[in-house]
Amino acid sequence: MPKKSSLTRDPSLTRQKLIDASVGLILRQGFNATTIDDICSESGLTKGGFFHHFENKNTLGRAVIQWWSQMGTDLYKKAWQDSEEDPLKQIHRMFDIMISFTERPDAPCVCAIGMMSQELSLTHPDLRKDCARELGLWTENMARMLKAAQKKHAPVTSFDPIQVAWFLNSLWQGSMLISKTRQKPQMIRDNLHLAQSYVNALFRSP
Amino acid sequence: MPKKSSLTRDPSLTRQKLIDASVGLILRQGFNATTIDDICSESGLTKGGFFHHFENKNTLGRAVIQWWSQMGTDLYKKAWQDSEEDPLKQIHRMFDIMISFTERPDAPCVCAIGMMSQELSLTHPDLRKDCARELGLWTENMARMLKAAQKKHAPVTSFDPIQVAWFLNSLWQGSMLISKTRQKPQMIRDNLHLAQSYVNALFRSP
Amino acid sequence: MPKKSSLTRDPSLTRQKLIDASVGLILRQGFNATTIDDICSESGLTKGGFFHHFENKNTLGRAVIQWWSQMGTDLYKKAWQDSEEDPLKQIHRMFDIMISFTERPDAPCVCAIGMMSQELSLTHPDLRKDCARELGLWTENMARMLKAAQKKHAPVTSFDPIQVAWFLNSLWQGSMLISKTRQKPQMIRDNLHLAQSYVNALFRSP
Amino acid sequence: MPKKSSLTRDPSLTRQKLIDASVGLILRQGFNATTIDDICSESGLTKGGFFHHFENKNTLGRAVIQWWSQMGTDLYKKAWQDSEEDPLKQIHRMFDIMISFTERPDAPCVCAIGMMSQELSLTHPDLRKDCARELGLWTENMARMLKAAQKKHAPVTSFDPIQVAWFLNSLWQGSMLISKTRQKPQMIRDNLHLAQSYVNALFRSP
DNA sequence: ACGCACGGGACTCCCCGTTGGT
DNA sequence: ACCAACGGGGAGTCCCGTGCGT
Repeated sequence: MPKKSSLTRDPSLTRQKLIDASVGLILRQGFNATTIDDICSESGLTKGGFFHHFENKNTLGRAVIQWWSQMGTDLYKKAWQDSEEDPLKQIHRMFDIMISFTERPDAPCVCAIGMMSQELSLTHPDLRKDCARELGLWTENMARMLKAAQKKHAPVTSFDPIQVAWFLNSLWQGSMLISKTRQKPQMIRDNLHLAQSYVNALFRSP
Repeated sequence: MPKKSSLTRDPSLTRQKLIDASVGLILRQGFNATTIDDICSESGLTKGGFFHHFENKNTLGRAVIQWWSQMGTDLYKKAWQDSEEDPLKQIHRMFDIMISFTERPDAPCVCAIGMMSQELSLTHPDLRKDCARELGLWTENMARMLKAAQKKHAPVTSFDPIQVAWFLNSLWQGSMLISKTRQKPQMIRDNLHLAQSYVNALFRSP
Repeated sequence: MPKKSSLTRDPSLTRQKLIDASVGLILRQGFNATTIDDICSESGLTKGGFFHHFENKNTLGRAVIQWWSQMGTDLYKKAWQDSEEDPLKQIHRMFDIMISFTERPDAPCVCAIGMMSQELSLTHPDLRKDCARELGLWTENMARMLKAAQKKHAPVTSFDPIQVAWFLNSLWQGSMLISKTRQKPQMIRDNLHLAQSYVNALFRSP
Repeated sequence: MPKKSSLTRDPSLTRQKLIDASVGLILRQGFNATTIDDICSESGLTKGGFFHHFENKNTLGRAVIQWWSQMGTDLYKKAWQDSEEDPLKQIHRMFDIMISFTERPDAPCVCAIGMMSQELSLTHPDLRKDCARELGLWTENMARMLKAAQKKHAPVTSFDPIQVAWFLNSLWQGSMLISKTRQKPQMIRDNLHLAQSYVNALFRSP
């Protein structure tokens, strides 16, 4: 049990407060429009404190990407943690998790990495690479399950699991993007259901 | 016949120069990161000129959305202008056009409306509405063709043309988004081909 | 007669106000310690205005060097403007002018270029070059007079006019430097008188 | 005998490390441009450590002046340590030492006290006084030798040893100052040689 | 229709110094 | 004796927008 000092000074907690505040602001208004002042006043720190924890805004951006990806993976992990389960079922668990994101009240279904990829890919090489890596991770996990499902179910339709994984990832990101303009997340759910049928169709004998 | 002054001052042309410059910059670095100074120096004007044509940056944003959508529609229109053609073929023409966007050298396959939707939807209601309208237009066109194809081909698989159109639009936007992090547009093409198969499958008897 | 608009907007005058304020501040506290806010509040402008006239602080520094050198040359010019005069007499006029600098009340005898050379030579190559050029100008003028005096008076003591000019320039700069620590300019005057004797000795037959 | 802890913690050594780092940085970029962070990272300490040894930046400045002067005196002392020697010879030893400063590779011929006098005299009374004292020390030493030489050689030319000492000190400081803008120290050597001739001339019968 | 000068207000980043702990 | 976390307050730069002038 880590001994916490009575002091309100817990560096890793402070750092996390900064990241949390940043994530919230970035999701809403984007990375560029989010100022360090915003972040500080949101997290009750001062700029002096901010720059103790992060060398610059870019570094914060990388930490945000890192953290968002970690958080996502932790949530998605529930889909495949039962390694005995039918991989096709695991995939559907993934969809269920994604659908659940659309059902949280007071939390719009948006993606920090999607936002930062849009804004920063062509101007911030390091952030672009980080986004690419984390998007690739999602894809790899999905591809792994698809491949396992192929092995188990031997579908007649042949497909490349990686391509299909990118297809699903793109759909997911695009759904969240477009949905931001429409305020109601119903379309995302519709898309995910169509995607489920699509995946089912891959494994259904004609 | 409008009398041209001896000067090369053509207001609507100047306005267009501003929009062109803005589009280029927004595609690359986003709306928020694009400053009016950037736009002016890119288009060889001064801020005085800018503010003559646009009330503020927001107004410019709306003009950019408008213009980008118009330009897109003009390009996509070729897909359905031959109203006699099989609507399924028209849909495939749409895909061909989209694929051609990925093949232009020196012009990354990105969407200004996708960018602005991401950045501005939750903070700029007017721009959000504009984006929603223009994204809706694409969807409507696609849905119209899908419905016509349904009528013509009477597929066994039943589907809602509007839902499928949103599905395709989301995939398209998401593909461009993710592809920005990967620098090679191959993934977009793969996705579009999978989408073509998907649409074909909708109309193929099982 | 240049028509002045009734407006208080005279760009070149504003620019000069900025330079004047900068010079005053730099003389007192140095370039590094002089903030743009200082300059603005001293000259009644805002930072927005400042950056309209100068790209950055460095550019201002260059303008200050330029202006200081010009002002100096204008003052020293009186020493040699009568081209008929004995060059040795011209040199003594130079000394008189320098001595007069030590006698101005409320204006300490200091040199902006000396200050900036000290502070910036090893870190700001462009400013270093500018300082070098302007210091060289003073030296050239002095060397020119020395050479002319050599020609006219044919002294037995041989010397290199350029070396002696640098010697005098160094003495002058060093006098002002050290004198800053002593608050009374008497030492500068003593040094200048010694320098006059030194020059005289160069031309006196042994 | 002070007991050394097993740690390599030697307070007075640490203090010296801070001074050394400060001197190096001040010589290069001046006192104002040298930040405490610079000094800490240069000397491998943290700010906590810095403020343990120095109350504030001003206090450090005083220590730097003190240390620089001490170091200088130690070097110059060799000129006059043989008290039996002809004082004129001692003076020439001084010049030799100064010339040797111009010949060290990788160490530009610059003076920390000259730098700090320029930057701080008019704004930091305590530092100004310290600089004045240390500059006075050099002058006193030089004046002492000049006076002794007067006594010994009884020159026809009468002069005030203190005035001449200030003259030489000013020349020395000014040479280093101007030379910073020219990157090659040749001019300093030329000036010192001229100064040697000047001193010789004082003692030579006409 | 467009340019120039400028205001006012951020924005990123830095800098000196303090406080509590080891 | 030394360090890490943080506060408070700029510094330099930029940015949107205005208003006058042509």
